[in-house]
Amino acid sequence: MLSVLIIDDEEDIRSILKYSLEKEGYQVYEASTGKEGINQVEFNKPDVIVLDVMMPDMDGIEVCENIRRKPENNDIIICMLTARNEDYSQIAGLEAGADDYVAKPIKPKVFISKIKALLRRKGLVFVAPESNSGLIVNRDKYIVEREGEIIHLPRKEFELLALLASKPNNVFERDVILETVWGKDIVVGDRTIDVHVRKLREKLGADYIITVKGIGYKFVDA
Amino acid sequence: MLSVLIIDDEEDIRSILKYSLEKEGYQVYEASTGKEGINQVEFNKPDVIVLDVMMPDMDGIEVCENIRRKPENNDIIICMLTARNEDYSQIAGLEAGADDYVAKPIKPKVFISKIKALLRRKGLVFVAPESNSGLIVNRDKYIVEREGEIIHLPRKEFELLALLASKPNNVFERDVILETVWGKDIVVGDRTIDVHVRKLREKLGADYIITVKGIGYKFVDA
DNA sequence: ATCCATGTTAATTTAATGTTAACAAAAACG
DNA sequence: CGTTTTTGTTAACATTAAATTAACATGGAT
Repeated sequence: MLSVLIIDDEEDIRSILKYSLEKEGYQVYEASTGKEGINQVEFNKPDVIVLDVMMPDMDGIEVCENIRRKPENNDIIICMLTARNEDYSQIAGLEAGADDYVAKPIKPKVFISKIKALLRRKGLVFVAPESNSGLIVNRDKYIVEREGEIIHLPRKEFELLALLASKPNNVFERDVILETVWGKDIVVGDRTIDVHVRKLREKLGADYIITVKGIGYKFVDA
Repeated sequence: MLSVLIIDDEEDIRSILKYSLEKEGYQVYEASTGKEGINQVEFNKPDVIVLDVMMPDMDGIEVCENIRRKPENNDIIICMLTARNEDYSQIAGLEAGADDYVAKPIKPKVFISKIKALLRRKGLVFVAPESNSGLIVNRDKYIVEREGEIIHLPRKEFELLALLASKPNNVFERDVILETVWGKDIVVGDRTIDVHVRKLREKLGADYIITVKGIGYKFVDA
């Protein structure tokens, strides 16, 4: 499951965001101070951090810099919360390594859509919650999750699944699959794709990938 | 039937577009705010969304991002309406996931032809105006829809139907059908086409494909 | 009535995919 | 480095879906 850490000293804001995020199916962690937030990053390795700029003690910019100092946190998405029209904070935040910012007052829908947009930009392909028991294809971590269970896939299988899942219900022709997953001018035998599909079916459970005879394969979603 | 959702706060614009679209045989839904539009997307799953950029409350860009963040909406065609010379909106809109834009003031003919072009690009062949209860041939998914019902067709049957439906009421000679569906120098017996036509009739219900004796077949539309 | 184009059906053939296991190639490990 | 483990590919064969054919039926035109 994708996880989000909220770092904000205001309890109200935390609750609102937590509620919105959980409704969307994210695992949410909270921290009320910068220090605590940094600790939680260590322990929970969230995919996304929502970070208030204005906090007593250690402000958001500092926290952000602190987090970004460690290379292993490079691919965590950081989204800043700023007061309205606080241009300076916004710029400073982005310079400190934030990916985006949301201005207060926060509209939950806007907030959620921003988070998702960021996830998409980062190459996290999210296969809808109401899909086949929900499947998350995480490009950064090279991992697939199904109902919290982590499924490790080798490269070719992962790439194949990621391609198919990127457009649910869309049929991918065998040529296209070959060109995308294997590469322009790599020639492989004509049973290769099938074998990989078979392995995926074995690991994911059947019915995710279906055959369109004469054309190719598709990932079905609901 | 293919459906279009118009999201625009201006009633006048909605009426004009609605009128033009309905005349072409589309099912039209309307929404006067971004929020309402997003709801309608959930409920009505339109094939095309026409979205005004400038709206009070939630603007078109936001709405677009919001819609696009759900993978199941990936293949909805989004067409933005922009004020003339509003270059920024156009660019932002396309980045937010819009497929195309139309500049105001809108000329209905231009608008309709743009919509049709987009549908064609998506591989949707629409069997038009109040036709035989409307049939959609979807190349991407390799399925045919009739009144929401999904019909799977094997390759040859699909290609044959797609050909005939691409020009409703046009008679395709047997030679032409053979050359297009089967290929230049493939030789098959003279009952082959008939058998495929028969299977199509069986699956689609009669009266879609009619025989023009001595010439070939045509897909009838209204 | 009879001719000819098309309709129908079921059997048959062909092509596409599924499956398995063995092997090769790359990574990971010590 | 050599060894072990994992991943990727292939080849042979099995299985299934789809396409084709052949034999016969029908129905309209002249």
